[in-house]
Amino acid sequence: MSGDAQISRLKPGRRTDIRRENERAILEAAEKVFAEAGFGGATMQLIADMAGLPKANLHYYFATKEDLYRRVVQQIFEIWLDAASSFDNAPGPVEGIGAYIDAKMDISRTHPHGSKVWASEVMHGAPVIQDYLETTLRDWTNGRIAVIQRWIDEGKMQPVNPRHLLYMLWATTQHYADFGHQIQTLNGGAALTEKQWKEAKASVKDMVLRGIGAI
Amino acid sequence: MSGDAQISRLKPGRRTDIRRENERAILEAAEKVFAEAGFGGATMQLIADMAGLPKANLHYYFATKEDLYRRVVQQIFEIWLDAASSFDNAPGPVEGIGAYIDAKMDISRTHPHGSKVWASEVMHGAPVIQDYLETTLRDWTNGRIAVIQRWIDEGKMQPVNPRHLLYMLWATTQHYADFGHQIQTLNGGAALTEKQWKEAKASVKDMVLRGIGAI
DNA sequence: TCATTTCCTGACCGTATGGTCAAGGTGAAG
DNA sequence: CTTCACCTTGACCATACGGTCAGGAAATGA
Repeated sequence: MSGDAQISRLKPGRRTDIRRENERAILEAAEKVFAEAGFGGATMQLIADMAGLPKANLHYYFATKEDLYRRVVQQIFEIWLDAASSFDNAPGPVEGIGAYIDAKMDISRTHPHGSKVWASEVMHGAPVIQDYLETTLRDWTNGRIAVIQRWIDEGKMQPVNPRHLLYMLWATTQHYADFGHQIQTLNGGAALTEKQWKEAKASVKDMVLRGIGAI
Repeated sequence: MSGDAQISRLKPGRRTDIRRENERAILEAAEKVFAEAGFGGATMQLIADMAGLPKANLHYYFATKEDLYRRVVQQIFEIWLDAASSFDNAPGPVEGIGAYIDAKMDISRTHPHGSKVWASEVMHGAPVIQDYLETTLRDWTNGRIAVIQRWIDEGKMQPVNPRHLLYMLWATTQHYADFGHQIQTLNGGAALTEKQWKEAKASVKDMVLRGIGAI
């Protein structure tokens, strides 16, 4: 566990704001702790400390550790679903997949903790979000596969397997969040600079779009 | 935690074999439990049960939980390093990178647990294998980057960024192990068949090799 | 001001976990 | 057979964890 400072908290203000602000601070702290320690390694005490609240106060807002964890996982999933909109209404793979890569790379940079929590959850057999995988994710996947297949039929890209293309997109973009520590170590210990992130995005887009024969 | 049966154990035999066989059974059980529950979620009791030994016996062979965990992580790392030999002595990217993808995809299929443990370790900031990242992995990476750059200079592939190509290779191949549960769910709940694995390998190789302009 | 709801928190509890230990079992060597 | 090093294990311990609770503080509305 890194010794990062605690999550910033705004002044309480009105009654409604107290709840919203505390839940936000707790979720932000929880996302970080769950990402860095895993579900089993995370402790409510650690999350409380990082959120700047007594542990008992966490249980006032979130009944159990599982409840809190579930909320964190749902959060990143919804962010990813939003990013997927860049996929639709695109005339072809260069725009659609290009925008999707951009969006997912941006999320890997801005929400690395959430990505790790999701990865950890799936690696452990998705005990709390299995239903999401079987419903929302499956439907979303089938929808995008249809879009990709249409692009293939229209001759806008090579006839690659759409499903494995999606896996490659997920794997490659999320790798920059999930394995960010490894990437940073191989970068001499320094986090990627703005310029390096641009280079990463450009490299991924270039290789993927050429790989599917879209450029 | 899935309710899988315990790890098989052979008869002890001679004195030397007792140690070897027990350590093997413990490591095999540990790899599975660490992968499915994470370091924090894994318990020595669970590993002991799966290995078919009393918990106290685990501490006879491995002093602490960390010791056991470290051995498991080292194991998968060495397997990956071995697979990297397919990279060398290749005349060009089609053979070298193609063989590397094949090898890593095979490992994702045969050692999914180890891959997950590694991913989990890196995601948590590599607390126990940081030195490997800074020495062995960095050297290995720089070596392969040089090989890729040579291929580029020889006109055998497009001038892509070698580093990001390696990240794409790692991400994509390991995704089939680390996110195997998600892939299985999207496959209707069934594990990939022999035929589907071949399709996966072919798809990955096809997209990557075309993506770097090697085919 | 007063009543009511919401929020806060120190102290506490039962449980589970990593690890220890001492006593006993077992194979190999002479 | 005897010896001895190696292996096995039930019982035990200190700690840490998730969760509870009662009583008090603070905000809201009349």
